[in-house]
Amino acid sequence: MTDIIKELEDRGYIEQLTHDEEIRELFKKESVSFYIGIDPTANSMHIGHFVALMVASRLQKAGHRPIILMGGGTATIGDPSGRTDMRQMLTREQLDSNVAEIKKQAERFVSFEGDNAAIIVNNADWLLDLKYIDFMKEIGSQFTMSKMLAQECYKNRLETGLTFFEMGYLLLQSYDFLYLHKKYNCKLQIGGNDQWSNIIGGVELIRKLDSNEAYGLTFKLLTTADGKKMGKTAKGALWLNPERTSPYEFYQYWRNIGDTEVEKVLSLLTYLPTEEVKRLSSLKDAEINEAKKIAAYEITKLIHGEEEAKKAAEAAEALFGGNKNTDNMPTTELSSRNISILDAMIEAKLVSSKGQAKDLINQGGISLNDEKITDIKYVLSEKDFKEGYAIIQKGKKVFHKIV
RNA sequence: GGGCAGGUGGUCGAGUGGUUAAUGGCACCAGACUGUAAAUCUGGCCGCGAGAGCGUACGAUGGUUCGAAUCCAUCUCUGCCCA
Repeated sequence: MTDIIKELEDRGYIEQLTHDEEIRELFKKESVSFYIGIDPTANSMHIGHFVALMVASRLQKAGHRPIILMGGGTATIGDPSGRTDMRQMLTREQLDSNVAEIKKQAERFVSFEGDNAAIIVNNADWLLDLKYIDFMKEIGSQFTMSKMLAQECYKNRLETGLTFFEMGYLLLQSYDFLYLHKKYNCKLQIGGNDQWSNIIGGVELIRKLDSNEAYGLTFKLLTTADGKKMGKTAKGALWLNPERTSPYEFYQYWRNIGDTEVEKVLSLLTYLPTEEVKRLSSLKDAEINEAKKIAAYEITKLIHGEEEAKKAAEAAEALFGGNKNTDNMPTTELSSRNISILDAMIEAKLVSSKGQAKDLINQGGISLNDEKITDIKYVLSEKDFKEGYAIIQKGKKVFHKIV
């Protein structure tokens, strides 16, 4: 089998391995079942999950079997890692519906066909029926407080308040791994680097109770050059669900990344060959825009499919390249063509309040059909819809068609 | 159970009776410069209103006061210490 771990490493995915050599050997000699956990805390994944799916996808293509674990049970607790506050708890109903949505998205990345078909499991299926006393006896006895408290994520939380309830998260996640290990012979858990301590917990638990074939792998989190999380927008996270973040907006996000992010984004979020990634990211000055276009197209294609990616690319080309093709522009049908520009902007969801819309106009940030709007009381009329539509431009990059 | 310290806008964090819709950082949005980049500079960043202004907001509810995020009471939540 191919040395997939080496490939992942070359590609820049890997942050840490629990057992460097053993893992490399294992993946060379057999088809390995591995799992990745996803918390269904929203009805869509965001780009934070993207890298995880890419890793899972690559491992599967190399012949290994992905187990996608939906944290329907653990999400009721909330992972304390990397958080300063306790997560808001969700109801069972919300969680169930989120799980269903997220499943659909995961299906774009991993295949459910063939010898190493991926499987999806929900830890609610086994966690919810646990008996407390039995669990504490069997699992709880394997963990020492001193070790848990020494972990960075708990240390921080210790100062702001950490409940026993939340500490249980580590035990549950470790138990998940043990469960999957026994039931599906799952040997590796992968996760973002913030999951390191949770992953080690599971690895050690299995090694104590069952066998020595348990490993962990963490991948890099998507951050900008200055260490901030990528994927923040005015509307919050960059979602994979097209209703939350349209393919066009999604494309634009990647089209607009900083030069320093190009290489990371290309190598982590696309399947382009490594040489191509190198070539593209070494482009200088204005030429690097080509690399960004490719990155945006490829990434959008992965999430939203080729057709949507093409549309987004064409829409961008039309707007920024001079030709005024508006076919693929995000479009809103207004309640009336005789409303104020302010209301139109709100209906098109370009702004969240009239005050914001006014500020933008006052700052010269809004154009209608290429003409800068200067009057905040401007009212739309038929003459603005000469070709059957009008185009509102917010800033330099945001275009919206209204009909 | 007792004592102490806290709960401020998306976030972090100032503010201890009026000049506080509340300093500042971060995030985000826009303008200038550019390459739909970065850095930098400028403006914006609760809602409504063209504006003056109005409404709502500093854990919750009452109260004191001409006036409260700021004082008092009760409740609630969090942290620390003692039991």
